[in-house]
Amino acid sequence: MAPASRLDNVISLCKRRGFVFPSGEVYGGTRSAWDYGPLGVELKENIKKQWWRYMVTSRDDIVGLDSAVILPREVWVASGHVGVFTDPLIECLSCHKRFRADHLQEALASKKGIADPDSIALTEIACPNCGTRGQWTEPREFNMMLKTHLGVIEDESNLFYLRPETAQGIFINFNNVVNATRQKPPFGIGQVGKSFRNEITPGNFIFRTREFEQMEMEYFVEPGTDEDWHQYWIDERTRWYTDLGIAADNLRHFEHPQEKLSHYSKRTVDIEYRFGFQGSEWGELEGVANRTDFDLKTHSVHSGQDLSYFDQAKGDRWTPYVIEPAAGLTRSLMAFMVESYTEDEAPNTKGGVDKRTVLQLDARLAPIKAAVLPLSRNEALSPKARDLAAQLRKLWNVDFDDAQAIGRRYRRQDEIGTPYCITVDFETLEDDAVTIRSRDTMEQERVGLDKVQDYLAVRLVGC
RNA sequence: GCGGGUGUAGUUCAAUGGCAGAACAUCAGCUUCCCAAGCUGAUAGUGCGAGUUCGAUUCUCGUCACCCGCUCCA
Repeated sequence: MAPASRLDNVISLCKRRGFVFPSGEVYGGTRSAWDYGPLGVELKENIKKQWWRYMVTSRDDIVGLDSAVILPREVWVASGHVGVFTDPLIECLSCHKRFRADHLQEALASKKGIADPDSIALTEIACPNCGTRGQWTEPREFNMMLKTHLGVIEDESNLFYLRPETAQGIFINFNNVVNATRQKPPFGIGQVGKSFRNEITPGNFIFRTREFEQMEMEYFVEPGTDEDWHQYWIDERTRWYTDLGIAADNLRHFEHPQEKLSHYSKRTVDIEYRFGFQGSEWGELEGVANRTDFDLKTHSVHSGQDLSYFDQAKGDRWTPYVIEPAAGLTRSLMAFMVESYTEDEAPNTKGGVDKRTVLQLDARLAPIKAAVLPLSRNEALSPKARDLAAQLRKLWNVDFDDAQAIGRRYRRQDEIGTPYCITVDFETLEDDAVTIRSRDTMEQERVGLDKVQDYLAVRLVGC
């Protein structure tokens, strides 16, 4: 058996310590859906918070939004998702390759000089891959978008889609935000929320799932300045990851080839992380796309509402170009887990060495900021430690643990990335001071009980 | 969706057509316990459903899930 990879260890840790659970596990699981446990939800919220701070509240040119998951169906017609995401696909019974039926019909029709491609029967078509003729499955509609019905009666008229991206909610609110906030291009609108796609191949743990969470920002700029702004956001977004602890070596940029660009994009650059998947070890964290004026223009046409901008200075009306950094929240959670997972050797009291698993998460991301650990479960120590934990808990997520040996409790906290452990010991009863130990440096400091909050406050800035 | 592989305790692994074990973890207790210490005890499992069989965790089929490879795709 191959040794467990780093990724396997992370996945195991996620389950064991309550970061991520398979969804619906008691019923056998739901394909490609995952639940975030007590620690996972904290980590996820912290990532969101850091994104929101970096992208929205720390800037005067970006505002936030939270639009509905279910939008008018016309939104997806206008955006192109209904057309692009719905394809009749057939599969060769011999080699199992899959093709667009309409593409093969058109190809054969033009070759034979037949005007109507629809008149070509599938039995006439040979597989472009293996040459087998006429052996196809029935054409099947593949739709990337999840459907639902609003109202209690299911019929075509109340068919709605769950959004496959959060971006469209931003575009259709362009006028609302401009009017409400008096923002002028260049400016942006950020949004964090769930999106849904019927991915054909979900997998790689939480990397590709059908329900996922995105952090997207649409930055509206004057045409002609779009290329510079595009580069600006590629750099900014890369900096966000490295600032939160992702090694630059584990990030790379992937330039989408022209012929593979999405229907709305002029140029797209992915920020990829070295997840260490078997097969291809890199995976996309975030795409930074130049969406041009495609979205605002198409919604203008379809809705009849003018979504352009009147430039007072120039006395001119134009439709802004859009630069979109679209990040996968759950993907970045996985990246932060993989990146921060370390194992090292630590001497133990028996004179040997133990494996020490440490999640070296940035303190801003750590689910638990500090743990209060009475040296032993004791009538004098435990209440004192509980009081301290209660006091600190008003400011941060703080754990309290008095079960079993103190060394084991340190290790438990290391494994979930808690930056500070505070030990209440028997001397505390004499000197009203505690020992604070840092996860990263392993240094210990004696701090007065009344100074603990200040001690942590300067070290947990931004948490 | 196709092909291959895998499903045993929270985790990592054993074993078996006839009472399913271990380690670690978890919980309780003892120990003035500062880096997974020691001792005592406890909880906990054959993914699910059929079939064959006196008896199935083991064999067969189906199903679900995960992994790998295709395919597909923000």
